[in-house]
Amino acid sequence: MDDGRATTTRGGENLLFLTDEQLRQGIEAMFFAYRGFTADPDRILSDMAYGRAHHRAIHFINRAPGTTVNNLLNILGVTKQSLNRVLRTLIEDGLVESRVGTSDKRERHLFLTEDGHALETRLSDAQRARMRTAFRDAGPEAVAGFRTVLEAMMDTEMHRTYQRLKESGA
Amino acid sequence: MDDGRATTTRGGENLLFLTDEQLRQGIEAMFFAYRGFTADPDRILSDMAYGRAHHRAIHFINRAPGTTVNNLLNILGVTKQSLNRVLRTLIEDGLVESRVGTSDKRERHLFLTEDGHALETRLSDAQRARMRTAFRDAGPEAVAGFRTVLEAMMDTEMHRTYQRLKESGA
DNA sequence: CAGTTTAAGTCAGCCTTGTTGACATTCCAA
DNA sequence: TTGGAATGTCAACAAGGCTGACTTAAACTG
Repeated sequence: MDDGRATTTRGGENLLFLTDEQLRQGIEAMFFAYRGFTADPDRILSDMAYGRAHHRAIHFINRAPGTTVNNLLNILGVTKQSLNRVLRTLIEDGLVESRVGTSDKRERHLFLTEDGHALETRLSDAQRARMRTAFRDAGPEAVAGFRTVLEAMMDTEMHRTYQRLKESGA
Repeated sequence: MDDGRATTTRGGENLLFLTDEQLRQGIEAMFFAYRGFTADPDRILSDMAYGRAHHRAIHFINRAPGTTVNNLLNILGVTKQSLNRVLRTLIEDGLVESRVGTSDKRERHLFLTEDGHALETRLSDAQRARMRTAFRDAGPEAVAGFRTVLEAMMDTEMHRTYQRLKESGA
């Protein structure tokens, strides 16, 4: 019953990892890690007239080619006015192509152009490189735990979206 | 040697968790989880004239009372001008107190007032509640993995800052 | 078929939060 | 004691969120 550590519940389950101090460390870890997570693409984008919003749009258009504007809106969780500003510059600059829907002509389907793919690759190579190093240093079990906690942290709506994307790419 | 799964290295170490698809899922998990991570405090703050930047300042002033503006700057990773705007409103509104340094009068030492503490508690209760649920659902081993990966994802400079805070609060 | 709803886009204006540049004050070392 | 470095403040600007009002075109529905 007693595992030799300081605190156990009646059921023998150790809840030391749920102290306020542990939770605060988790919160701060998220804060600092997210900075690292976005640092590399941010650096690349700061040279151009683009920002993180453009990166997100490019990422998910690449992930789900032919997605509609409305669908992208839901994934990104911003207003259409906000997305539209970003999308307009990407289309003007020839990184994204917008095709009128065939079955429903109100819809626009979004695709990366060749240039768009080139930038996507550049950005995601940088971001994946960091993620790969972190994953390798941490090992497969830590990675599994990482993903378990992140999924539990999402809003249910976001979690559904995440799962849908995951299944589409697996 | 062959464990029945698709890919192993010569050393028998399975690197399936490092495929581009796995990395991309990790990237998307970070994106969606961070939204959940900030959602609750954001909701509370949207009713006031404050934003996420105020939350961050309040969090770290609470964490390291008496910290100087310069120190806070390094933790938050923004320019002093940007932080100053946030700090000024917090001071005007009586949530933060700024005391001129005794040994070095150029420095300002920052403290939360009673009202500041009240807001800090409200914000961090909300954020911790989500983190606690996520941690409990995932279990202690997943939490350990979560933190291992996040630490590996930080820039070395950020990692040092994170460790310093962690030790000061343990 | 008329009227309503839906998808997308636009314009205007606001807010938060980042940025740079210029500047005042204070400290310290040559 | 004076010049440079450090600290903090003020002003102005840009990115990227937001709301609200509106248009156009297409699809749906009674």
